[in-house]
Amino acid sequence: MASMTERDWRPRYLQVAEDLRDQINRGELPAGEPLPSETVLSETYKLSRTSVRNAIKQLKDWGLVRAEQGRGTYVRAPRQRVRRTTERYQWEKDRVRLSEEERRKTGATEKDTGLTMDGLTFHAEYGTVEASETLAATFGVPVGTRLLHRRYQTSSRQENAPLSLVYSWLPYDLVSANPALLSADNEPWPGGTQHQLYTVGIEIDRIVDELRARPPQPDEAAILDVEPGVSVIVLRKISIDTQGRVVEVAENILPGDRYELVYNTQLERWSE
Amino acid sequence: MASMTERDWRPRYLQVAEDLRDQINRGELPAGEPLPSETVLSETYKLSRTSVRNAIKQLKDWGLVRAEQGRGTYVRAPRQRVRRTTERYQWEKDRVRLSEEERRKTGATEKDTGLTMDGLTFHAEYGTVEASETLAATFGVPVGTRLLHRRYQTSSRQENAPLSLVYSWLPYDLVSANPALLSADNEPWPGGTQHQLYTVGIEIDRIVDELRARPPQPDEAAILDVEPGVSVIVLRKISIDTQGRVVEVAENILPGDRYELVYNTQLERWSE
DNA sequence: GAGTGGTCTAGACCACTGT
DNA sequence: CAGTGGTCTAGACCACTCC
Repeated sequence: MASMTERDWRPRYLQVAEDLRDQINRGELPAGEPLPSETVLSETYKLSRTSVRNAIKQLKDWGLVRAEQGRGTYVRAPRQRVRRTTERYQWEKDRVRLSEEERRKTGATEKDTGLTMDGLTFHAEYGTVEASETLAATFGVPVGTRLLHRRYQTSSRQENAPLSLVYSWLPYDLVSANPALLSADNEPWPGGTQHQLYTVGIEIDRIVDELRARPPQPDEAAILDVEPGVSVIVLRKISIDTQGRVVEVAENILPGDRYELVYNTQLERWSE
Repeated sequence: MASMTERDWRPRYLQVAEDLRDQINRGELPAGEPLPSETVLSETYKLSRTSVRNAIKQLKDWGLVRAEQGRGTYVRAPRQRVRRTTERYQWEKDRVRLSEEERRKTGATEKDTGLTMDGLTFHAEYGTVEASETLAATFGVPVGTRLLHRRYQTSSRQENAPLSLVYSWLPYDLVSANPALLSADNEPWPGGTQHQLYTVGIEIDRIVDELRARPPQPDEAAILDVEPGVSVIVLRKISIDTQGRVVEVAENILPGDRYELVYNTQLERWSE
């Protein structure tokens, strides 16, 4: 605010945006607090409302504030953070051969978040699709092969926005041996996908994670409750069984402002 | 375009943005081609220029177009994609004990991109800093401990935007045993950081990657040449030596529209 | 009903790019 | 030079929230 009067070649709206950004970073505008209204800001900065709105748009793009119709514009509070590690996969595998009672106790999301089963809601949809070109390529099957397609949403009860959005594909002929796997009625399945595959005689040998980041699609932004302008992480998880077959492809859409993924790489020792 | 005349409750600018998005996806507006100018668009859609600009802002946020002052707004061409796998780390370690001549042949970035050394430019800056709270915590040293701080930029010569931006920290006392490690003049160092550490008697045992995604900071957006509104992946790489010490922390800022990270997890077999 | 953010208009001047 | 996108103004009406 202090140096706002000095000459500056940058556009005014950017100066305002950076000024407000600095106020947020310094804690003068604490998380959860509303910004001054647009009319107030246009008076204090002596700018048109359009320019002030332009500045606020910047802050939204930086993921610093969120606007609520008819209420105000608020400094974003850091949301429930989720740390997802690779040990998760081995942990899931270890649980596969436990009793149903033990498997029922906790799921993988609880492990990541530290929340209990009660704090989470779960939604699943099942259907069948024909393999697209990219899916056929990863599965190593002809285009058009029948796949079981599933869609999951896991939410924290405290914040009703989903923690993640998952699309999963499985070769239909592989899983149809167990009819219980073909209906969403049995979700959440104790022990998860690795146990589901175990019931048709499949053991997962390794998992490949492919990671990308991009701005959210409009529909994803709505479902995951992220500002357009906050990133999503796309985690494409490819499960390969002990016979080398690709048995599941899952695409996890994770809000970038709440997920942290951790991967551990063990290197071979020098033998000397 | 066809259904634009029908009644629609969504804002006009969004309808325009989605219409143009669909034209791009259908290939009617091919990559590299300019959009109609803002004045032309405002005439064809019978909207004010402000609203048309609003629509174009959306397309920028979706990462679909880029505006160039005084020239036009162009459909973004897909950029050189980089696939970075974890094998990279073992590959780096295997090279450490080769001869300098062999190490000089290729660097890690060439491995990722498939480009030759000639197609890449490299820039490094060295300095010293005192450990911040978070850095001190990861290194397990007192706040204020002297660290060697380095900043790297690797660019493809074809597209002059950097492929990545790297900040690296090393405990100063650990590397000062070899004075050659304290100056940027010796970069690019054949064999990279793992070999640099080898010269002071350090063997890397494991590497932890922490991944996040977020919108780019204004300065990062300029350096990496990404539209504000295209995501960056933040890869925090923590190297741990055979004695369990954290010997390097590196933060890689990767443009989300060109990087794909791959992690492989091997699971233990069931012994039956 | 008063106040908020969301959309939209019709103008203006500017810096930059091409010729 | 004409044409492009970037900034900015001073208004307007709307949907929404809260009292």
